[in-house]
Amino acid sequence: MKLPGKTVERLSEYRRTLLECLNEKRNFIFSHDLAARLHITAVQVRRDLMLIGYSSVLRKGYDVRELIDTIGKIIDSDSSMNVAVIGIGNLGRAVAGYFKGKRSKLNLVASFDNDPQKINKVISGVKCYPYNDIERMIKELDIRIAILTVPPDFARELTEEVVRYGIKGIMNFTTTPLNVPSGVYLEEYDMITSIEKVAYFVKENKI
Amino acid sequence: MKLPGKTVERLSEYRRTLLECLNEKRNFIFSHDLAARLHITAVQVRRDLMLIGYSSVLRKGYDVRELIDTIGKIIDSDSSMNVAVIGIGNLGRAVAGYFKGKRSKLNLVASFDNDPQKINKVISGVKCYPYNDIERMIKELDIRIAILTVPPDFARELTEEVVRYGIKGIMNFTTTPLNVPSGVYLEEYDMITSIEKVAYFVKENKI
DNA sequence: GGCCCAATGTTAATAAAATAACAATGCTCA
DNA sequence: TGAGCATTGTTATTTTATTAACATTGGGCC
Repeated sequence: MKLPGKTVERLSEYRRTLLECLNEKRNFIFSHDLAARLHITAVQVRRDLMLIGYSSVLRKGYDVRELIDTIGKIIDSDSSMNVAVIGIGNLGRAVAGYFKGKRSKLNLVASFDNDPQKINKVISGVKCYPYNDIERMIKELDIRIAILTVPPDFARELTEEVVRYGIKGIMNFTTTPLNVPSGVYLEEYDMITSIEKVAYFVKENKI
Repeated sequence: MKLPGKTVERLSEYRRTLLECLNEKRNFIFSHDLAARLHITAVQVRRDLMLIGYSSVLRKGYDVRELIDTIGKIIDSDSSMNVAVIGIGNLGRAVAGYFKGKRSKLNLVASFDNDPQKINKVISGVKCYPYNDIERMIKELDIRIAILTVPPDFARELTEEVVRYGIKGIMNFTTTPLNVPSGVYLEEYDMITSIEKVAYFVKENKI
């Protein structure tokens, strides 16, 4: 099945919202209700769910638990997938924090940094290794995904390295644009760009 | 002028890349060269620049300095715009760090948090005030944009507050979806969603 | 000067995403 | 039971974004 990127993003959001519903002991939810929580339209929700072939048996909305499982079957891998954070500064710690207590198929299993203060310590719930150990640890822990939160100047070099050692997906949070060989999936996000975008639209609103 | 959101994002990226060119003493750059640095196509670059009405006088590529200025005229506001970070945990500090040393029309002028350890201290280059001071400081410092990096449970409440006090743009980095009245621009970004997307495409690539 | 050519600016075509329209389903309640 | 209705699943339309096509420009070089 080939899902649009935007749909994949929303599925992740649906699942998180549905997990919140479970906490609230809500076992069924209407498409318009789920949509409202995410500030999108009900049509969009239904369309996305159509794409993954889910359909509610009842007309009492979607079975929350069932839908969570269905989404999991689509976006999770069968077995769990191991992740590492490269660069455990403020941003790296923030990202690592998100993994704590989340039940997910994504396991954060290591972080890397070259600061002697950090090496071999457990930071934000994950052990930090020096860059020298990257090759060994990627192989030893079967790490598939790298989250890059290093200073911009190290980004390219480290990317080449982790790709060479078998990383198949990179989430790049640095301001350095990267390129990766085909077969490796790259997602990039730049905070400053988003913030400048906000500034632009604030300005255009004329205030 | 009404620019597509994606174009605005890219303009921000063009500018940063162009500033790097200046550092390298490169005063002219071809569209395909600029494109290559950002891993997009030259057509896209030219099209974006067309939309902002920029055209190179020479056929030796774009005048880097001139283009930086032109982009600035489009995406920056005339006077500088003040920004605050709300919640100065790991993520808040990471964001604050990006503002340091950046010459931009966006000024980070305050942060807010309720941790007594942080209040009234300068953290990541910006003074931290307690939540109680939000109203006063927004008005006193003429803060227009709020960057939300608080725990999810506080997000909604704080948003209502800052909107009431005159914030016109919100960058939401929490996992809580927000809604804002019209006239306020909201941009949301969720790291976990992006990372799950990476995991999905890694899985689909079949490895 | 005038031909060549690389690079641009613009219009046209395609692809992707969001929205709208609507038929079908099955629950509710008289 | 069956009409009414809320909600769904799906197809069609519109909007937005990207890519392709191409005419134009003006400098380099003989």
